[in-house]
Amino acid sequence: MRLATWNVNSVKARLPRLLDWLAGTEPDIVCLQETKCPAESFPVAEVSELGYAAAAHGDGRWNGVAVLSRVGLEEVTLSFPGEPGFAELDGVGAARPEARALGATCGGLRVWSLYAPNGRALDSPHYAYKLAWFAALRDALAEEMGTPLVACGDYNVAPTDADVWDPALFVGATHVTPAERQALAELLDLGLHDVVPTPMKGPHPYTYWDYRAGMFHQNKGMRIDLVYASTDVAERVRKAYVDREARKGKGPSDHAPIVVDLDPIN
DNA sequence: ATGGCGTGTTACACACGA
Repeated sequence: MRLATWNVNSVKARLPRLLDWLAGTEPDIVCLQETKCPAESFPVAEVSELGYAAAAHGDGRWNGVAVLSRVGLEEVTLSFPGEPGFAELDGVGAARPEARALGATCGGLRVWSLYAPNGRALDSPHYAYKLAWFAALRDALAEEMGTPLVACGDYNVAPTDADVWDPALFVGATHVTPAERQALAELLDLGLHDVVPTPMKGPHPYTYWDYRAGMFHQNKGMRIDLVYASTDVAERVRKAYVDREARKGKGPSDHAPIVVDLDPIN
């Protein structure tokens, strides 16, 4: 079974590349993030022609996550239980969750496509929101730890300094703080495992490179897209790699997909 | 030191991303 996760930075803008990549890579299950389209605008028909069922969760112009599967797509959950919204956007009322999480059961695997809040700056309310979102995610995933589980997506946290091209530039910034890394540690404490992909070039399995200033060309990137797998799934991992070919050429996303090949269940 | 790119919007500059 082949599983993948990819922050596509607009599924509409990326559609030709996404379809080419699906046809060439032939994943069974794909988690997408930053689809940036309402669920009703998701290109269901186009991916269906390649044999994929699709479940999408969208807000409109921001965020948006989806799961594609050609091995079944059941028990779709939009947002995780207890997922907080960004309170300041909704004023005094209950904050509705943004479209940052979609769960589905595909081929015996419980799959989550996740797009963590960015956090923006340490003194921003978006940073507190990010930490609250991770705490609620931990509690939600704890309820599903009995079944084969993968929580894939753009976590917007670099797990270690080795996952950032220049840690000195990130002093005082989000994505690298002890609190954010503690949030990841607490997910691992549930019994999840970081499925670290093999880089296709260079020593670092970066998954994101800024569009500007030739960052990709210089391999100045970050590893912020992660695959967290329960023990039984992690033990089935035969191969995992960053598909940096998908970051090349004209009109790429700023993220590369992670592809994970799993052995069949014994 | 700064910003460099790309996406979406009811746009024709701005918000956002990491």
